[in-house]
Amino acid sequence: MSEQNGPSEGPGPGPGPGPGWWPASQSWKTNSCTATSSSTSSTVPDSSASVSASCTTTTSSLATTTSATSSTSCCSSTPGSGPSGTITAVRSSETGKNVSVTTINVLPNQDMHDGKGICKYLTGQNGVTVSVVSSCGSVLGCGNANVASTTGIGTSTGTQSIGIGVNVLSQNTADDEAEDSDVEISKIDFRGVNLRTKKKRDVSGSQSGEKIGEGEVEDGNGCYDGNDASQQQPERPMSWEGELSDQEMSSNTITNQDTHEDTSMEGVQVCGPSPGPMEQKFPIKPEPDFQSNPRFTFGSFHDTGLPLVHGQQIQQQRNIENLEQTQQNDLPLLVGKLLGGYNSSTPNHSPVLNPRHHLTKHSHTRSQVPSPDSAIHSAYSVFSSPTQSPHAARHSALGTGSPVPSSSLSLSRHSFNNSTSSLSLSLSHSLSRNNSDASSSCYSYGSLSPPTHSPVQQPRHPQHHQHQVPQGSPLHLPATASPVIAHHYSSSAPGSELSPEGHAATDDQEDCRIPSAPSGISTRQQLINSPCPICGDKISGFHYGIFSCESCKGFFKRTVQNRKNYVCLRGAGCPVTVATRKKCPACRFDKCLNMGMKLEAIREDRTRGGRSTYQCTYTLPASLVGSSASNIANDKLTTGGNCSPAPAGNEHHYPARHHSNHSHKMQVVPQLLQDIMDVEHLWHYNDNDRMTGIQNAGMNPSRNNDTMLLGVRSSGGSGIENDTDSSVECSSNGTTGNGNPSNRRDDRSCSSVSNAGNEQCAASISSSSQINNTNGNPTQHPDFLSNLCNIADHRLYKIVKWCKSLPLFKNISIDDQICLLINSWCELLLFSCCFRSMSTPGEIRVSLGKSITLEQARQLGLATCIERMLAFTNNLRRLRVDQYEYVAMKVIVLLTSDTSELKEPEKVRASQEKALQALQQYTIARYPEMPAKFGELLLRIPDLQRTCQAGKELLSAKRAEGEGSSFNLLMELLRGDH
DNA sequence: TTAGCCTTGAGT
DNA sequence: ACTCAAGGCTAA
Repeated sequence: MSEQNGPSEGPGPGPGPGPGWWPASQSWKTNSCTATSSSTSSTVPDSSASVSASCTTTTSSLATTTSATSSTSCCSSTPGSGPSGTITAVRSSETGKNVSVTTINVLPNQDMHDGKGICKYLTGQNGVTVSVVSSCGSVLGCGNANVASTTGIGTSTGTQSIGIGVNVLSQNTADDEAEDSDVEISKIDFRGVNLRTKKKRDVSGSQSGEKIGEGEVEDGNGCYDGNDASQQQPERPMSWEGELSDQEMSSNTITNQDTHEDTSMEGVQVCGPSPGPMEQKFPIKPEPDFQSNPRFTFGSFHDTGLPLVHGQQIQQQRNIENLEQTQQNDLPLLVGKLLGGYNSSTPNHSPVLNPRHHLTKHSHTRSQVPSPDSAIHSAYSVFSSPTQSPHAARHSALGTGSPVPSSSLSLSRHSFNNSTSSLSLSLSHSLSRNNSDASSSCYSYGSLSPPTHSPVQQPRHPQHHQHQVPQGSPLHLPATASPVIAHHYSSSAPGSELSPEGHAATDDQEDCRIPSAPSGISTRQQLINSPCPICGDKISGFHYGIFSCESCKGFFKRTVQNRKNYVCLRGAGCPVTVATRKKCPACRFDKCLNMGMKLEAIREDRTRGGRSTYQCTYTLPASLVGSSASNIANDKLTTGGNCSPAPAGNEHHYPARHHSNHSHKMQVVPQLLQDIMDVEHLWHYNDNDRMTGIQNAGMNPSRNNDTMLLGVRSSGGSGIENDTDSSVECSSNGTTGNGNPSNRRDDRSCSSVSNAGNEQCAASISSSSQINNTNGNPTQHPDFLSNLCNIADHRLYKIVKWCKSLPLFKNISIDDQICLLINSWCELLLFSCCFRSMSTPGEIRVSLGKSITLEQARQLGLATCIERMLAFTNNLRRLRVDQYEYVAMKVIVLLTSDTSELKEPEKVRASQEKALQALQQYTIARYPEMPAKFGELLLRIPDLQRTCQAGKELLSAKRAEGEGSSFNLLMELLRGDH
């Protein structure tokens, strides 16, 4: 069925508030992306760039699409080139039809204005113009995007669709244009695609609206709804669990090389339709589909018949040429897009909206839609401008008028695709909307009990809540009662893993399925027969991630939907039982969360029916599988049990999310710092990122040495960030339990494509390096560029995601966010790299367990950079920088406001000051024996900047010298998290 | 506001 | 057709 929803219908609440609708410690009332429309045409100078969305008709047309792509070269503009040097629709030599570089495949019969696609023409702060074609529709739902009318350029329906993309152009633009573009950037809202058809609803009903802001005082039990006070007190950390849906992401991405219809990949999704009054007023959570799926596909320019994924058939020489072109700093653009996309607070004036349901029901069916592997597509070129110092970079954007900010990570996939090279790259990263990027929804309850025990739902913080649990409840076994496994249970289809009949999980689910229940009684039945883990009442079913009673289900729903922010004036710890559950909603809600209820399970758009689409991966380190319940409890503490598992092996670095007044640690860790920590996982690759990528790349995770590049040896140590463990991943790639086998296949295919940018990058880069040894310049390897792209793409996306969730960052305007990120990305990456190298003196841990010593660096000509990094790392080690300090420093670095282009420098400065205060407070409290630690930490920042400068210079030099291998290594550094 | 029941709709 | 987990409704 096709969606009849027009723009007015709103994608539902779609406009999710920002990066997380559960605004991390900011405000419950996040801005929602509003407005839909505004024709971009007004903002698109024809002379500057053109964005054309070509629409193909469904799948079959894709073939033609591909052919068309080969012929086109676009984005010929070079830095400094004027507006004229922009992309415009070009003609396919083969078809004679207009082919636009920036195109997106959308399905026919849909106009851009219906919210299914949009073209954006953006001008970055650096005068860089980005033309973005966005289509929320993606493969499934987009219709014919009549972009031409929108952009005033390009082609319209007659154009052959050539993948998607965003043209990233560097060019000088007039200030006014830049402003307009900036506005446009701010309007961009990357909206995911709704998995379910959302019927037109009038959400503006009185229900939520009236409740919002009531600020009612609860009963006299000491709890009150802090709704109004939500802005006065830290909010619950935003849950990123709904961030990216692999399914949705992948649904919009290439599913299969063979299924070319999927190659369309939707472009940047511009802010969805204007949310209904309710949504705007009470944005609940950014639509997981949407917010998590900023499906920006940049410049995915398919070459003829080239597989989108690997691009092995790319003309190597062209790649090199393109590489040069790519050095233009497109980062600002991409970042802007990313940021803008996340920022739902920015009004969306896009004429085109992305109703959530656009992708829902479609002829392409579910096999494409719910692919668990969200893919992100973005364009990038991974080059920094080496020649510029960090400081210079910080001011280069607008100040110099240079079209190319030299210090930015230039990410323009299109850059690789543009011109004649037609590098066909599929940017598909598997980015789950979950924190963990996992692909499956999993039950977070803990486990299996011996026959004599009921399954247990382990509280995340047993120490805090055990007393609340009805004693003797089978749900709360003694810690030693039985081996407990945190199960991954697909919420989408719980029964598939934990079927009522106790069916065994599929092979794919082998690791995460729940062991068989005692014969005769299905595990599910056992669970249902157990008391609600929250209040002890009768369980009515699986609600929001756990088995709970109807009342707790309703309570959780109300609390979330109405954005209640209860506060327990008794200091928390109130018992929550059937008799007392009404007494303290704060503690009840807290317990709901602790027991595993998931915020993202609450549908932003309140769509009814259907299967749950939220995903949650509760990942346990393999070491804990089969361990005792106490271990599980510990693990729950570390992972938070909230689908935001700490990076493998980082349990001790990522403390569980602390609810206020729960932990003694909170006395030491300022709330702000904790909030920052709570989103730190977004910075990292998770197991899903790693494993899927490795798998798809045909790599053996244990064979890091095989993938090590440039002789960089595998450290294998337990690093701070890049430790890999054999976490139990349930339903990786979304193969768990939901969907039929065929769907799974699609999902896998999709993920296979999507993950091409992860570990595969390393592998391919490594292979590139090997090629370098034999054939010369590795950059000529077909996979080289694409891998670099993937690396940078993924890395950048992670960073942006992280940034957007930072409590302090969210208050900053989009423009300034972009600016700050542009100015600090290098520092952030290097800092991350150095921090994780603290445990390996004399070595810099690059990625995937690979490390490089100074001696190796010398041989590679990277001594300068590595030496500085080692020195910086030594200082970190000497200062015993811990995780909190590390995350705080990153934020401080990010918020460095000494840049002239900030529009609201005071706000930035104020934010940084808060971070500084938090850090100071923490260091003083935590390390009283080191009174000068705070100052010393700050003194390291200049070192970091100098190191970055060295790195950039080196990068530039290596690139100029064509030393691909060295360049590879640097790219690995960029990659950061492995 | 709670909580039980109903409706919805994707997945099986 | 059925399951079941969403949201909605409404009496208490």
